[in-house]
Amino acid sequence: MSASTRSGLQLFVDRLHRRSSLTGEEAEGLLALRGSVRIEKANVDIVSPGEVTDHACLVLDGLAGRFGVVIDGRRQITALHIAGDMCDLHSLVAPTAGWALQALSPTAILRVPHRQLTDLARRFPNVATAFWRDCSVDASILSQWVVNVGRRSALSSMAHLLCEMGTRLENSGVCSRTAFRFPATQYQLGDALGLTPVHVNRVLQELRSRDLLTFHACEVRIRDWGRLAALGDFDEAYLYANGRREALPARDEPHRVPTC
Amino acid sequence: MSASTRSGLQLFVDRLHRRSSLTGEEAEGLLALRGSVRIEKANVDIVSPGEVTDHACLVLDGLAGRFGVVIDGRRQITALHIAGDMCDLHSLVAPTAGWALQALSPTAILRVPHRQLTDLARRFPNVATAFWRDCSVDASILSQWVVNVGRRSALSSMAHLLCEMGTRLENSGVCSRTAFRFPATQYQLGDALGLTPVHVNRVLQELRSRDLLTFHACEVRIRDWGRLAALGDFDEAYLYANGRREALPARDEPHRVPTC
DNA sequence: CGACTCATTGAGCGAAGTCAACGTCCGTGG
DNA sequence: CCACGGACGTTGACTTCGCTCAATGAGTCG
Repeated sequence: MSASTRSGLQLFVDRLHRRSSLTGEEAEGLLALRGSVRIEKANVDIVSPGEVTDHACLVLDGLAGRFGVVIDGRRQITALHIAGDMCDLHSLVAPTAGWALQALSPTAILRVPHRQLTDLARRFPNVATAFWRDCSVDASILSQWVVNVGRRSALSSMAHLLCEMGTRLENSGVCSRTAFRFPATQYQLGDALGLTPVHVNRVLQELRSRDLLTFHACEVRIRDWGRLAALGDFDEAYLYANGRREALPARDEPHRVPTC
Repeated sequence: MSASTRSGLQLFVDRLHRRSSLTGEEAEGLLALRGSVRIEKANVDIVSPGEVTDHACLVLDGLAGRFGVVIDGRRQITALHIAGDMCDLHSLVAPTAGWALQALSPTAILRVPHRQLTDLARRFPNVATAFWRDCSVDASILSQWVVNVGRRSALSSMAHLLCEMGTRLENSGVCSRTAFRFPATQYQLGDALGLTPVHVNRVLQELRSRDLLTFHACEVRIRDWGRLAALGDFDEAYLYANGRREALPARDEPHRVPTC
């Protein structure tokens, strides 16, 4: 097993562990997952819309995105995935992709056969719940994405996006939220926010001129986190599923009766 | 048990059954769910952001929506739920709500204690998978919502929304996709699409003047489905999770080896 | 060096927002 | 029975944010 596979799986386990308690045995089972690694080029489908997959894609290094397409050729990114994210964990229960998965820059992807994941989920129901919860967090991020695109100004939604990515990267432990590598072009940022690349450029200039951040050669440096977060109306709560919780509580566990 | 509870649960089971095979015993278990029914007023929180719930909300009749809020008070609807939808099934694994749940018009809600659902999910792993898959479909709808809000013109996204709601209502078997009740105000439609109510009004007029539909007193009548779907770039595939599938395939089931 | 991709800048335009007024429907209460 | 109030729908005038089109830098790779 390559070093990058090991560290990628470790990031994935950490990600799950942040939200769900896992036993040592369960964590070991996850770390023992095997698949093939591929370096994916930017802007080429890793998974195409309508494709039925028999594996899930774990990002080892780089940046991947899910793309929705509109008939006239315009694209909308609906999710960005960083190292340690299993992009399409939901493909375990819904293997037909409804969108395209692409790398935004050269990205290492580990393809994990569904078979291994379902085996694990069957052996450890707790892991199945952790998977489901992980999908819930992705859905929660997606919800915020709708708000971002629908109701915030270009300036505010760019601020929000950068705060989100910084926070997610810091949480996964690979860098600081105020200084991170974000290998996306202005064109791709436009696809994420529903803006044209030209306007993305102007928005970034405005953020720079307000001394909020620098963004050059894919390196983001946030100079004033507080003001940027305020501008983006950023509240990181949605990135968590209220901490560690036993998944499906044991039947004999105390459990409050609903008040209604 | 009231008649509306019975028919609401039946709709929910049908919804699950459309995507996941359920045995008779499993379906019976679902139909035996019990909770309290409440008629919720429009525009009042049923679930508030940050609230930790111990029950899930099944829509029996009416229309409910999930609302994200921006600091300046503007709102964005991220999901609409019709009769038979368990709005917050994901609260089973992530009980802290990140958004508000509200009725758009007076709506009957059945509050089902998590306890009953988790018991069922533990007893029948197949049901747990059906739940997870149901959440995946919701996420898929959410993805399209991002595309709709981010990349389509107001006219096109309104067309898309109406096609989606028509199709979902028809699928649940309560009416035709070209003639259905849709109890939302123009203000709420604006919240769903990221538009102002004034512009919603103009968009609806444009759709009417093109002879595509009528929309009066909450009754939608689509006069030319083909042209409306084309205008909205609507492809219903995303509303399904590729039909009926065994959830976590049995360990000894044939399963293709990944090609990579 | 040339080809290519990405970032930047400018000028003009248009879709959607803002503000404000008025119409319509409906329930309520004098 | 009608007057009143409130919520929702409609319309017009004006503004603005972000798009379009087009050209020019800047950086990189073969």
